[in-house]
Amino acid sequence: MARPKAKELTERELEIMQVFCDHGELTPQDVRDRLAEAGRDLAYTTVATLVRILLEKGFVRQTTDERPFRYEPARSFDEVSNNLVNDLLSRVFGGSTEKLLVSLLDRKKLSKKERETLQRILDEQK
Amino acid sequence: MARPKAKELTERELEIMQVFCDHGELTPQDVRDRLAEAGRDLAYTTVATLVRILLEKGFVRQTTDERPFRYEPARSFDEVSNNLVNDLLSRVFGGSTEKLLVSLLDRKKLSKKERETLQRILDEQK
DNA sequence: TACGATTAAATCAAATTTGGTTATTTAGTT
DNA sequence: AACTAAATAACCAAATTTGATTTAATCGTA
Repeated sequence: MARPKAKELTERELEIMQVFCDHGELTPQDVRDRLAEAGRDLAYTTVATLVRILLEKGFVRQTTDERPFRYEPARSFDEVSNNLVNDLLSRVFGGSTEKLLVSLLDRKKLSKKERETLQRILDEQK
Repeated sequence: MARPKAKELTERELEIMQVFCDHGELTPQDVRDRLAEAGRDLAYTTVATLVRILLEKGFVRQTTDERPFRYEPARSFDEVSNNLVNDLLSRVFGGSTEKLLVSLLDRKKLSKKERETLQRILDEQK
């Protein structure tokens, strides 16, 4: 029986997507360098392959037809992260945002800044 | 080059762990039946294998030496879900709870009940 | 201008381990 | 012996990685 394809970005795909979201338009070589700086030392061909996969999945778009090809994000980081959060919500919390929120708030004392941020958002929703 | 091992419970492992957390002590056949009720119809051997994997990883413990073997959770659902949330936090939000909170709260208007729950927890942290 | 050499980048093919699944074999019980 | 449950072996696709090969671009020379 075949193993199901990941519904969301895999770990390595996400790392590369984050580089694009942080920097905008990049060549695969640029991406490779950024990853290396962040401690993930991959061969150029590895990165180029993963960028192509992201292209095929519609997460990045190609901006030039000349070499070196350049790519930029086709989806915002918000969209990407929201999908991943949704995935967690459905798998772990049965879709309940409240359960996740309670889980977050119950396990660690929030910093003053965090409490203020949360309070502000709560106030905005009244 | 090898495909890396999942850092946390895989999707199928999590489903089975959730059955144990919901019901307590179970045989693999029990688990299979519960999963089938929930729409995941797997062969007995599939479920038994995954239960064994959970045992080896320390998520369940065996409670009997006679057949049919019975198992119960060795970790709470809170612990399991916290690990998965931590994984998401580090992969997607650089470890920042605040970023996840903002992401959650920005995308959907909370119900009155949800706001009250959050407000209460906030107040308890002052 | 044309052609060959060189270099950089893209593409392709393959290797390896994992996750998911299940039939088959083994072991235990009646 | 028959039946049930556990353990094992095997299959398949996915994820990750990268070297080999191909392609494209550029440069130097005639």
